[in-house]
Amino acid sequence: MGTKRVTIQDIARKTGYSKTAVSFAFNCPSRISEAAVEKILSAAKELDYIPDPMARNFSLGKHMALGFLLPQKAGTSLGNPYIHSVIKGIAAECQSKGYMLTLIPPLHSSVQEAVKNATVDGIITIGIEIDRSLRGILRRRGMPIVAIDGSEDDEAISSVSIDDEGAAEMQMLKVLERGHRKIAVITLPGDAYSSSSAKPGSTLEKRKAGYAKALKQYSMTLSDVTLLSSDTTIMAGRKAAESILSSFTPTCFVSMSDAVAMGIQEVLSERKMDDVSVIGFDGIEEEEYRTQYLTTIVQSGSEKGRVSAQMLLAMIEDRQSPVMHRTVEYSFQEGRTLGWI
Amino acid sequence: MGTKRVTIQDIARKTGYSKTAVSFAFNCPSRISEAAVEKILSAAKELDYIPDPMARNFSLGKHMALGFLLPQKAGTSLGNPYIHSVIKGIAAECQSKGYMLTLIPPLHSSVQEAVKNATVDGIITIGIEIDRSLRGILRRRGMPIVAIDGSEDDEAISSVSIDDEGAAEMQMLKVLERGHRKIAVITLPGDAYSSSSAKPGSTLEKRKAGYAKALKQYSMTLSDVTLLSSDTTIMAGRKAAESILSSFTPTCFVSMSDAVAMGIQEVLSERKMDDVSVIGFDGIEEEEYRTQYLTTIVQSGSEKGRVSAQMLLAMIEDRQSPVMHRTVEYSFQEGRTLGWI
DNA sequence: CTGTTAGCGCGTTCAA
DNA sequence: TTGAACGCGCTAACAG
Repeated sequence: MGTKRVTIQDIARKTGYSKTAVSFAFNCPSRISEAAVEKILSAAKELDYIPDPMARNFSLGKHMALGFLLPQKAGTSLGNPYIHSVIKGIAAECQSKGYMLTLIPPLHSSVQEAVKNATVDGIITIGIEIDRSLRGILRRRGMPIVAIDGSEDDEAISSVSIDDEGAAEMQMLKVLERGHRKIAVITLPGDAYSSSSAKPGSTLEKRKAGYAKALKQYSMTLSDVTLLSSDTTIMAGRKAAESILSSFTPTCFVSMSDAVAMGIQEVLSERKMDDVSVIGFDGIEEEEYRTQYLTTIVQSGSEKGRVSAQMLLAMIEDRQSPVMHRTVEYSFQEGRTLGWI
Repeated sequence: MGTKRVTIQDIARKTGYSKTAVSFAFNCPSRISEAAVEKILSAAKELDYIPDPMARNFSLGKHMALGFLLPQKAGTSLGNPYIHSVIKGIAAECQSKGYMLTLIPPLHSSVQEAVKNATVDGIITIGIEIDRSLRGILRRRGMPIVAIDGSEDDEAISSVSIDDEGAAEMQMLKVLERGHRKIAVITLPGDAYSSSSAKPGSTLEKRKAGYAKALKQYSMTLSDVTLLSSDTTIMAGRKAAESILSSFTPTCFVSMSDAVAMGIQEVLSERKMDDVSVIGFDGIEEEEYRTQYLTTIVQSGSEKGRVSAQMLLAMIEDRQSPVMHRTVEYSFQEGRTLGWI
């Protein structure tokens, strides 16, 4: 029952050696005699000694954990398959480097508070704008950060993204190539996963630029398509679809996220509108559910996760932090939801 | 640049008060004069002071984090939609209680090592057997644990599960009711998500008992169906399907997991064997991908997660740990993969 | 080379 | 309102 925790002191007392010797026996055996090491280790085993990881980390000034900042409330964030696959990538990298992965939900709805209290060595964000106040907190805590889908123009914060303009252009071209002209575009909200106004250089603006480029090749402009913004959940996608369909029937929905595309697809399916096409954006990983169903632009979430974790771990270990902006590949994935006119 | 972290000492020096006073100003303002509180807080703001959460936690002997032990390598665990929904439930509960959720991958392939080093206040496991050595580590660390899908007969470890026997009986009855008699059952591996031999009282055995009960009502026994065990991944499900189909063609596959059922469904779909039925087990949450597709027995993963997190938090806060075994509901979910004969 | 002493890190809290 | 001790492991500096 209430047996007190065994500490390094207990081992020291039991063996007659000092705390230092015990510590060395574990971390730097060559520093003391073999005989001493042996005695100490066997005593430790006998007493069932486990070094307290918190005390150890405190001493070393490390946590052995990366933090992933959930951009929305926990359920919503984790319900987003794109975010889910990002987490998979981060987790895989963490595992191989012996780190834990700590999911950080907003604390009392405040991301700032959450970051102030997070016991991690570094933070990965996704799709949120990192404002002055958050930057201040990170700086004061000396906490490195990598922003997935962050701005490539940011001079202070490293990012991992795709070529959003190119990817969006590809997406729209696929739609146009197949003859669609009555197009409804469901965009991301102003700030991808949180609420904020659209900024130049944002993912949203880059994608729009890509769409414009594609449309131009068909002598069209953004004003020839219907634009509607939506949160990135299946439910929000359903609402967006219903909203669009109440005023007109496009031949194709172009969505900036798969979650939304799923919601749209559900509505179309329920209304037996199988002739209306849908193309998504994000893609999901092999092991996920229902791989090949949705036609979409795949940006490997898990690769973004992996790459960002690698960058973050390098920043943590190297101490120096050259700000880098890396991109990962994207591709078109044929499914069953984008037809020809 | 290299401005050293601001500590409680700095505030004390700057204001002329003691560390103690500063600490009280933050945590227990009524202990000191209002004037002091005000001076201290304003000085703290001026110096941009953020209390170091690790030092704070170390002092308090808390972590403010729950740990979720990944039963397999990170990618595989997180790729399993059932596990994913469990994590969602845990995360939601953590968020509401101001805790973080730390995913703990096996360290150097060792769960024991991972648990030794985990900086969390308690641990939730899923589908793994908690052996003597692991119990020893948990005890020595004074770390409470809740085992999802753990044994209800365990006198030392609290668990959250469903009535596996009843659920399996329901699953098989649905199949039999619809006229299926040539049945292939794909079971869980011996230990749900790790490798170990089947034990009486295990999920596997309970489910088998449920199947037997259902079959008996149709004057059949387990030896009238084909049994094959498989890991709980989509890929393993594909392999299982191919293996079964190489020797005979059942009218229905009964799977103990949705991941496996998905793999089976993919193979059937590729081979245009649309007349062969599949029923899964686990179910997925609303916000997930492709909700209504697979016919399955739904055990709410997120509810298991929520309940287990609640139990764990109670154990952490109450200090006392009455071992409890709770069950959550299950239900049949009609999809499009279970036909009539 | 082996081992120890002493102090650190930082916020909390007991005794005064 | 405060000085000092505490939690626990790490490590610089030093002595034998």
